[in-house]
Amino acid sequence: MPATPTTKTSAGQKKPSRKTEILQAAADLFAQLGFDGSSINAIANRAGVKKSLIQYHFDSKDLLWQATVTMVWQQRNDALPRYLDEAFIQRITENDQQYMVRDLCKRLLQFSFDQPQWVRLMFQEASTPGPRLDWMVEEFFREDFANGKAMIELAQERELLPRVDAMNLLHILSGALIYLVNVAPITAKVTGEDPNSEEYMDRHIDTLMAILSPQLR
Amino acid sequence: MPATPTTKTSAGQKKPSRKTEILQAAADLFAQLGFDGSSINAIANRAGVKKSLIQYHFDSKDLLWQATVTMVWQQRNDALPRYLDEAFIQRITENDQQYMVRDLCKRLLQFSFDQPQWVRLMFQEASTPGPRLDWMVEEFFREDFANGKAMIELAQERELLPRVDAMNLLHILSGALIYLVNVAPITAKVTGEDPNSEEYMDRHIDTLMAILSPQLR
DNA sequence: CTAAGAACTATACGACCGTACAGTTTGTGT
DNA sequence: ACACAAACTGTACGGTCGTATAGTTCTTAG
Repeated sequence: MPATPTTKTSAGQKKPSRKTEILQAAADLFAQLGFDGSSINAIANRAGVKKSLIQYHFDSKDLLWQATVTMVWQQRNDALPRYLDEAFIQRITENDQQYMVRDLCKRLLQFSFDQPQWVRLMFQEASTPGPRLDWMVEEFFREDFANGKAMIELAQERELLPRVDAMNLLHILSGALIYLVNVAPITAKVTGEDPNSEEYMDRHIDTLMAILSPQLR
Repeated sequence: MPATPTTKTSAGQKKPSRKTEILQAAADLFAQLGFDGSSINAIANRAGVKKSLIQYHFDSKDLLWQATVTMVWQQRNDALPRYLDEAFIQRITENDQQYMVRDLCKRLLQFSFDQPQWVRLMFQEASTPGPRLDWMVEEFFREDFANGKAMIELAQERELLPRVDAMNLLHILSGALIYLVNVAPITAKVTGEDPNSEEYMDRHIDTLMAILSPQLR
């Protein structure tokens, strides 16, 4: 099997293979409408493909969903370090701790808004117990929780975050950031503002920092 | 039409009417599996009722969903003051601001866990743009946002919360509390702990307070 | 007791769901 | 040019979805 699922026409990898196009369409729909709300036919239409082809590539809807989640999580894991590494470069040159944490939080928030598929896809299933959640937990969440906790503890050792229970703090920060993405459609409708704007995000982070910051001095 | 949808056998309101039993079953399923994941048949089975009866009482699945959401939101609006009033009584007798805010947060968290249906039902649709979300926004969220913001601002006037943007703070606090309920199934699986336990909630609140508190002194 | 309306049920229908499977096209190595 | 496999399509099937509608049982007022 080819490692790069793209048509290798000419030199550069030009357009993605039909298989990845299906996965992308599936990610869009699963993230927006959930597993039950997304029919194979709808996914096929969005990908410009017959639904038989989806079955050919992925055998069943469950396996398509697993492949989709795997891809989105992989994209997320690929992208996340880029966001954090940039913050880490800042961290070396500038030495203002206050600014560092703010930058980190903003990058995480920016990341959440840049990868809404990940946030939505996860939360579509996260709050619904069942075999799909079980699969995600064993496949991704368990490791991710450990990584997140380790990151918090590292920040705590460097006096960047208050020394409270790392897991609870992880949930509070995750909640404060991800919740914003999750209710963004509502906020947009109610307030008329677009939460996915540079200005709104800056204000949100400023507020979060105003809460976090006194602890650090 | 009767105001109290219960069979008025004898004096006290004994068992609920079939209509409310259907609504309760619908709330359970909609909250757990979402709109698309819950079939009328499944709801009927859970309520011990034929699906024709659901159609008789509610005409269509959409109207059943609206009636369900209305009921759950009403239950929530009925219950919420009880939680907050108790905190308000505490607020008068004891005068330690630190404790007051902690108590308030804990009551809100306890409330979220006591009424998981509300949290889940809202978030099943909250992140999915569409006619159902539009309906909820106009029917409930717009007013609720205003109330929440007013509550934050009141607390700010009393120096109970830091004076930052009220709407952002509302989102951060809501996120920190509701997120915990939303990912509780995951947390339970990953850590082996039950987030819906007195001990876990206390730790979570302690962490939140440790972040919020320095601001108040 | 009885008529009338409310509450509840049985049955059917078209649409769409996910899946199975045979058939066709396209690409590739020789 | 040929063979063969991979990629892709057409079609059909059983099942469940939400809904429509006629029929039955229960409640209750007169």
